[in-house]
Amino acid sequence: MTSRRQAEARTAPLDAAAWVAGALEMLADGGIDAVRVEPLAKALGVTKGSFYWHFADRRALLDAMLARWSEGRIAAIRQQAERREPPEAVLRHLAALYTRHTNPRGLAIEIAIRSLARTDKPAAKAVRAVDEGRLRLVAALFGGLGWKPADAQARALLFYSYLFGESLLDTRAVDAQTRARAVETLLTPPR
Amino acid sequence: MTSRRQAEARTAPLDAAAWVAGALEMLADGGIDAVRVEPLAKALGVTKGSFYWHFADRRALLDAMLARWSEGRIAAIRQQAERREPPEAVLRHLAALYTRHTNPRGLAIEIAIRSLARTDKPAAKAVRAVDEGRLRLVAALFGGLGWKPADAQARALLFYSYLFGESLLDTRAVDAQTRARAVETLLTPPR
DNA sequence: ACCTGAACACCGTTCAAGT
DNA sequence: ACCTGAACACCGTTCAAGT
Repeated sequence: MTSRRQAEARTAPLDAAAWVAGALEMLADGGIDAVRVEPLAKALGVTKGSFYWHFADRRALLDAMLARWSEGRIAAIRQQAERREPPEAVLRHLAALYTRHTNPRGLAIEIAIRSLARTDKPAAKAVRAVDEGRLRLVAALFGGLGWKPADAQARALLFYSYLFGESLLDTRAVDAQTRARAVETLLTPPR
Repeated sequence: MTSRRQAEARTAPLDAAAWVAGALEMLADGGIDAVRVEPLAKALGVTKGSFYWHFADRRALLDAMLARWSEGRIAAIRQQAERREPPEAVLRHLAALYTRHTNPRGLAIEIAIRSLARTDKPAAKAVRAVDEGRLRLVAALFGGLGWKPADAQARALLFYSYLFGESLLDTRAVDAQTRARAVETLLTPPR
């Protein structure tokens, strides 16, 4: 909650990163609509005027937010790629990460940014970079499972789109057993 | 574009439905952030004050928008269910509807509403109703293809989540052949 | 280098008054 | 029954002035 942050006594002067972190907090809490300069300034304990020392305008804040988001997502992909485990284990790990809905904050940010990307070029560019990285990783993992390149591509698209789409459904619309069975279908080895 | 609407000479008095239609237009064009009372009033050719004769506040407009959206989606499901065609043909038709990205306006509205649903109870309720209806239909179609109930459930979740997730990816991140192959994987008949 | 304070424009909301 | 017009609060943006 931003109200907590508001109560904190500010000591050091703020830098751009602090504003971006606060903006992501508000994005997670209330969507793009909630990323507002004045409430953010209040949450950080300064006047809204000081915002314009760090950023040209609200748009520049959104761009900085997008940059930080895509960098973070791509770093996370790299981390998974470096795991020294069999590909099936990594895929199961990724599936669990999404389907267990263990990170609602990250998900809220992701969906808010994808909504933005519908009408916003810079957001669309950030989303595309992240999708390409994720698809490359997952395709490599399916390749490691024995699928031929074209099939590995298709399975990767299926796997990634599934996890992503499912994470946007209301959890209670589907029982856990069905979700588990869906993942198993995707992980059946090539004959 | 709303600017076109703005130019139109208004003749009959407005009703709530006209405001909701305009709001959905703005939602499609610019996301939830763009659904604003004053610009909407201007687009409809009236003063913003008159908005409050039809709705208690902006929130009430959003709720009416959500209601109209979920009713429309559920009516569309019913239409598909009434087709007198083999289940595989209906599934292929549904797949084409999504993967060909032929309805960007509907998609923009859908993603904006799902973003809202992250933090907004009424939006979450509307989304859930739509998902349940769609999953029920798709599960019935897979059942018609010869899958046992539990497998039909899992395939339905896979199919629907896939189409939905894929529609949120940047199209250019994946080639058409891979997308086609992914759908074929889902439609392989039970052995 | 970073922030304040005052100013102005835009939008949400209210409401008395108009037709 | 539906709309206008004026009022006020809130937020984006600017900028001169402060430390």
